[in-house]
Amino acid sequence: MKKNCTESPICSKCGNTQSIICGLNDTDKNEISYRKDDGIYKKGDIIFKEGNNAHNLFCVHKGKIKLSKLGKDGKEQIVRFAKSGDILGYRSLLSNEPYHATATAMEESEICVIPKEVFQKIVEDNYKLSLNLIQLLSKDLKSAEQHLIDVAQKTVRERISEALLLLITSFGYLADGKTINVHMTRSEIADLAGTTTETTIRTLSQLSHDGIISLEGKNIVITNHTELIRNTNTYD
Amino acid sequence: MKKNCTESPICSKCGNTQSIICGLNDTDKNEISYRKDDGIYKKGDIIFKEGNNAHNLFCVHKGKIKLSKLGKDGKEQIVRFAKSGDILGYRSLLSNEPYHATATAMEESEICVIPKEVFQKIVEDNYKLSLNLIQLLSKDLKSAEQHLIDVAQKTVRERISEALLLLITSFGYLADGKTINVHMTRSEIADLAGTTTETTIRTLSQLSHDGIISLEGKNIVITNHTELIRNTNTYD
DNA sequence: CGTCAGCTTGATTACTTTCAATTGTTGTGG
DNA sequence: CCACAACAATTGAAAGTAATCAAGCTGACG
Repeated sequence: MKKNCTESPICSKCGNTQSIICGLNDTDKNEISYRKDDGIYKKGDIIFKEGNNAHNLFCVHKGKIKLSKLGKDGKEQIVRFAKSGDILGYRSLLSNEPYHATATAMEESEICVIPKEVFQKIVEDNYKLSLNLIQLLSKDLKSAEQHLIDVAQKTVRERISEALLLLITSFGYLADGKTINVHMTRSEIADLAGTTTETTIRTLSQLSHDGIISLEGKNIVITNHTELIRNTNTYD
Repeated sequence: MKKNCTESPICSKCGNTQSIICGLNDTDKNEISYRKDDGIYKKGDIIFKEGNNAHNLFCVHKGKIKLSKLGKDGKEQIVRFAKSGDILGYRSLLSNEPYHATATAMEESEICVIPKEVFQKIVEDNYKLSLNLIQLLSKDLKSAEQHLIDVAQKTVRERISEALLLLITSFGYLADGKTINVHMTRSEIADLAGTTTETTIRTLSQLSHDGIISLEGKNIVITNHTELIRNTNTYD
């Protein structure tokens, strides 16, 4: 399932300006291109597992990934998502710790695999990159803390509304501009909102009944975005 | 409430080896010593407020600080603690954002105040420091994600047990080796565990009845640490 | 000695989970 | 293409958990 990367240096497809790796000099880019592998992961494939030793940096080329941790009684909690242009595993590599979460492909995904030592050497050589990493970490931390409050204090309806909005900001809409561009099972939405499958189903159908969303097969269509936001009971 | 710092360069008291700022060269240390102020904050004083523009780095010299965010309906959620040797506000300074939380002194505290531009200049000049910051951020993020799972999936009894353990790791014990070295109101413990004051009281007295803790005035004494851990229902 | 904040207890209410049962969907091998 | 197995979605009813509301209590302090 691996082939050499034929792309131009450093995943040109991976959102050129987005990716944190952009801004490297040519030597480093070539080093990465030379050393990396491309992996194709099918839906449901595990990219890395919580607790395993971290040997690689993953650069998402295409696809959707969920990051989850195991909680009480083995219940899954989705902590965040990654998509094209995002990098995974950098935190574990930087702090020399095992992967802190499990990464699972939500659909067929192309992911470049960059060996630990290559990444580490480049971070050491690139002061600018380390500043980018700091910004990235700050952002992740900020949203983790916000997520904490959401889960801690909100009702299920509020959390599910919040989860839908997170899906929108993470993956956007289809061409119609109102259908969320991702397929998740009810159970996965539950793992994101921190509730049960049954309650998720009931709440979604309630939101649908209230004209805020519309459930069309596997798709969730946002019919009243303003009201959805109001439902999260957040005042930023 | 401010006086010039008379201490040796860079808060020698602030846990010499602990503080992230250690390892700087003498020039930078002197720059900081010269530019910083010392502040004394009384119990309940606010050091900085969520949403305000970040102008300073705070280096805790002595005392205990709680970091909290406002949630739904203005309910407070404690996100973490800081104590002697910890630094506050660095994330906002690095990412040029407002303070993401409110810092409140839990008891009389001495805190050095280092202006933004001094900190920024030093970070720019010190590659090693930026790596330290990355590690710090990684650690914070890790615990934030763990906290998320705890709050999302655990019962109140488990969360309160968890909260007590966090107090122990944050502040330690008194000399007797079993009394938690911090005074918090029931309502603050509730804000930490993400529940209400009444439920906190009931749960604490239940834990006390079960012989796991003992409530002695304002103090909480851990009488059965093993059982307290078992109560968190965590398996690391 | 009164007051106020923090602490406690009880009763009621509301929200979610859990359990159980059914239906719908999808992918696979014959 | 059908039948079957496995997974996903749905619905109802019962049980549990924690929040809310209301009312005393307690102790520190001016």
